[in-house]
Amino acid sequence: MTGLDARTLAPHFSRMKAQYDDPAQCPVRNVLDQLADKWSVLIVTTLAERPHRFGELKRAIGDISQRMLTQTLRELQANGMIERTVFPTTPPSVEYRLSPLGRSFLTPLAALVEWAYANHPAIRAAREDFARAA
Amino acid sequence: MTGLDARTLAPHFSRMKAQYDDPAQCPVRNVLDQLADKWSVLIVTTLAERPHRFGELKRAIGDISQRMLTQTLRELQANGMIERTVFPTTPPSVEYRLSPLGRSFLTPLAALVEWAYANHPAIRAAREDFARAA
DNA sequence: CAGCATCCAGGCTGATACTG
DNA sequence: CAGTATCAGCCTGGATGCTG
Repeated sequence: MTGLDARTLAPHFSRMKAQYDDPAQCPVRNVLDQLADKWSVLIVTTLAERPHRFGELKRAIGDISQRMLTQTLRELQANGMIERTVFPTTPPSVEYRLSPLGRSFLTPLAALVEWAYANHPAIRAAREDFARAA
Repeated sequence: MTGLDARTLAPHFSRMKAQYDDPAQCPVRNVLDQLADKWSVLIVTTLAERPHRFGELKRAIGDISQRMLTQTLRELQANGMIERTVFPTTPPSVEYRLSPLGRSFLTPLAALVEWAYANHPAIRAAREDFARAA
């Protein structure tokens, strides 16, 4: 039902664990760090729709501070997930769009999103049971 | 090449964004919070192998503090990802194992891990380019 | 418009000490 | 063995003010 069992996945997880002691070198840790940041995910999913300008992104996300938006955009850019294009108009205009790498990331991200929606009821139920037991 | 394009994924992402303003209710945010925590991932992947006792887990992971191990185990348990069994022996022994829900999570997690390994070179290259440009 | 610099409060986390 | 309790430091992240 899960498609893959623990045995099938073991090699991946072992590799991951083997390298976790050097976080900077661990691919999984890098991806996780990116995912860990809720702003990154929100930005990536917003850009999945279409390219956005700085102000557009800020309005689209709503409650992100300017500081966090700038900072997260730089990280995503540094990791090659998004491309930044400056149009030398007056006033200046900057467009952000997903790079091919960033678009390829949408696939595993979608798997996660689907799992989350499919299992959210189970998680909520588990929380209530746990709270009752405590 | 990615299997899914932005258009296909749009519905999921819109739903996600529609709910992000109430973090406690957003399924994706919940899953992300879990992933964000490196200890959670390490524990889940360790338990993917086989059930472990408390001390076993601590040794297997290595650099996790007792505090963080206990705390993260409680969270995972509260979310229904793992099952905790106490054997009333002397001295006491406690076993942790993945629940069916936890095992089902291995699938999307594996997708993420695979993407991470496949694209790590590209990410590293992007970082170097970015550093050079700056 | 698109950003940078600064300041500051709060939460996360590790270290340490103690218990059934 | 498998935890709980307490405390102190760090770093994240928001708010604010300023610039090309």
